[in-house]
Amino acid sequence: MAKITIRDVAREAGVSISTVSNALNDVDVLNPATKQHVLEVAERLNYVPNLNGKMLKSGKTMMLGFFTTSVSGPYFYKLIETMSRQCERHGYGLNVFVTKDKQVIMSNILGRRVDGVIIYEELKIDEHDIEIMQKDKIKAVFLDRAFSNDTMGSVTFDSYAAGYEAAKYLIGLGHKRIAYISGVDTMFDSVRRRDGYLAALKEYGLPFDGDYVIQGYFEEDSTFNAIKAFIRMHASKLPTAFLAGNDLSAMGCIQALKAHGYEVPGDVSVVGFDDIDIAQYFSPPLTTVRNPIARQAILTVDHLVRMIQGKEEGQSQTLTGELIVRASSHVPVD
Amino acid sequence: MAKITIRDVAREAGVSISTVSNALNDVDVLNPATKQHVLEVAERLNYVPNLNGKMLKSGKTMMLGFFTTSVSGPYFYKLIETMSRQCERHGYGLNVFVTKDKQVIMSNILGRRVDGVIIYEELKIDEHDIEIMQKDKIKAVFLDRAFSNDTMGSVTFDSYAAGYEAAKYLIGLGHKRIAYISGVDTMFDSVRRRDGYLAALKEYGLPFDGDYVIQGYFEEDSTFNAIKAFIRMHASKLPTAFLAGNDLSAMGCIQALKAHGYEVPGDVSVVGFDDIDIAQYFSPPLTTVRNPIARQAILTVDHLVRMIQGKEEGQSQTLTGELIVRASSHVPVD
DNA sequence: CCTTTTTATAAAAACGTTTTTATGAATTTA
DNA sequence: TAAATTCATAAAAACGTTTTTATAAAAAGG
Repeated sequence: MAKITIRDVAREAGVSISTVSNALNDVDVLNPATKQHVLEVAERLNYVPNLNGKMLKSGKTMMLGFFTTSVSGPYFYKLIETMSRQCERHGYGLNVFVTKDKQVIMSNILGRRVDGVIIYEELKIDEHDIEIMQKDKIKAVFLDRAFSNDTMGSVTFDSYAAGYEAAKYLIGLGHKRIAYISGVDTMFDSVRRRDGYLAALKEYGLPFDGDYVIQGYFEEDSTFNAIKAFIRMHASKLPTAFLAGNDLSAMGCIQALKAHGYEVPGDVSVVGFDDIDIAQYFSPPLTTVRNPIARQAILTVDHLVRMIQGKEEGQSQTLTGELIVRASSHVPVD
Repeated sequence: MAKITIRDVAREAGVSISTVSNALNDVDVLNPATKQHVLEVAERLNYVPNLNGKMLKSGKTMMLGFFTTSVSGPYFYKLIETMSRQCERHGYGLNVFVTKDKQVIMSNILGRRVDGVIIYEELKIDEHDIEIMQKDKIKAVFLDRAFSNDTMGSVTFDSYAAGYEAAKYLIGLGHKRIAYISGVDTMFDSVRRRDGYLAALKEYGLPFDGDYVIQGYFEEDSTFNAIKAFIRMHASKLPTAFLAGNDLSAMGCIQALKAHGYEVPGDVSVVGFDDIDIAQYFSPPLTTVRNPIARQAILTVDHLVRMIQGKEEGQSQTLTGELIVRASSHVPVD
């Protein structure tokens, strides 16, 4: 028994396929009795429209694509879950593509597998790609850069300001030796937070030591290992504070410090970024710069949907963090 | 400038559209010079095939769908990342649908948006849905139940055995009062681990106290709060061990115990499930039953692809955990 | 009561591909 | 060298829809 098509429904109901289509799509031109009858037949035959036919003809997939290099960690699942829910609210589905293969990304975008795209590709999509997308009037929202033109916008965090604020806060407490735990340099948020941190150091006349930027990959376990290595190298004179690129790093850092017998914040202060759900329950509860992730997710989807509907041009929106002071930071001891 | 189609390429190259199609799809029937010329023209025009047309005609989307109720936590991102990579290896893309709306799920599956589906829907898809899918010869792999027929298989963990083993291990250490921290009852893994735990209790003649099953929702922070409440209620006579439904719960439980001044494993033992990446770096490192998540991901994708290729019928595969003893468990003190 | 308008439905075209079939030229076979 | 085969390409059909256009019947208008 082959797949039931609209043709089968039409034959069974004794009407034309256009009538079936109209009945199914609530186009108000039919005799109510006919419509009712068609719907009953469709139901009885368990008819489900083929989406590929639908998409081809209508030019709409009712899907948004999220292209990302990673789904690891609380940032992403909060983002994905919130975006999904918001998509559903607009009648769209969310398609998550986890890949770093630009070819895959571009052919899916330009091949119209989705009606609009959300991009978090750590800048792998370059000027030239954007130009190509623009020619095709692709609707897009970038999360990995501030950018806008008529069909593309962005919703980003002001990570530079966040880094600056966090560093300023620690400096204000009296810290003089502050290390930064970075991700890799392709992570724009990591880089911008670091730049903000550097700017604060400079502004307050603190020296910058290249050794004091530690690669933690934005992950808890990687940071744990990196900090253990760092402590072994710098045991004689440890920083009095660590500014971790995200909360996961902060947590890994604290675990490593504890494993070496240091108290947080007694001996060393640690500050993170994001304010992920666990941050407040961690021991000690984390001082961090809160990122409104859910807000970013909602603004992104809403903006994209409005662009698709032609109600809005692309715009670049910036979200600012909020310093949340908890127990992991303190005035320095020495 | 409207979207470039295969027709435009054909006209520009002075050949028929079938020739263009053959050139692009490496069908070896063309004069190499013609093929070369067509490819050059396509390249010059920045032609990208419309996937909807392609999918409709060929009946293949080259996409697998992962339908899940959640993407939260290390289990899911390990699963999704590994599945994505494995899909790419087979030339497929992975489509992640995060939704609990059965209607959405079924219309995407039956509407052929994807060539095969991976299902983790906490049993929301029932017998009847499966019957419908079977009529359409949908290729599927279930992660949330053991099941198989000619076009559908499953790859699951033997959570019952894992729960049994973990409980037996604690009993063997001498623990008599062991609490279980569950997810919600729709989480099959939670339920089966609990059942294994109950079976072990029974086998070794330990009494079961209904109060000793605590709802932690498989999340770190929820468990943290639940255990704090539990401690307040049972401060006079605490269990000597907690068996947490997953590692996140174990971590939340340990944090709560610490917050109340209990030592782990000095005063109380805690055992988890999964062996997520952080488990070994946690303080104390977690005793846990390791789930081969990456293996599950790879087996799932491979099985699904082989079913799509018609090389294999559905089969039900079961993975077994491995008890990893670390520092969070110990013989009881009283 | 004949013409015009409205209503309900059917027929046909279209979306952009792939695939099947047809065509004509070049090559081989007998 | 006429017939058969192979090769290269073109033409046409098909995938399952939606949308546009056509048609016939019913209702309204003068």
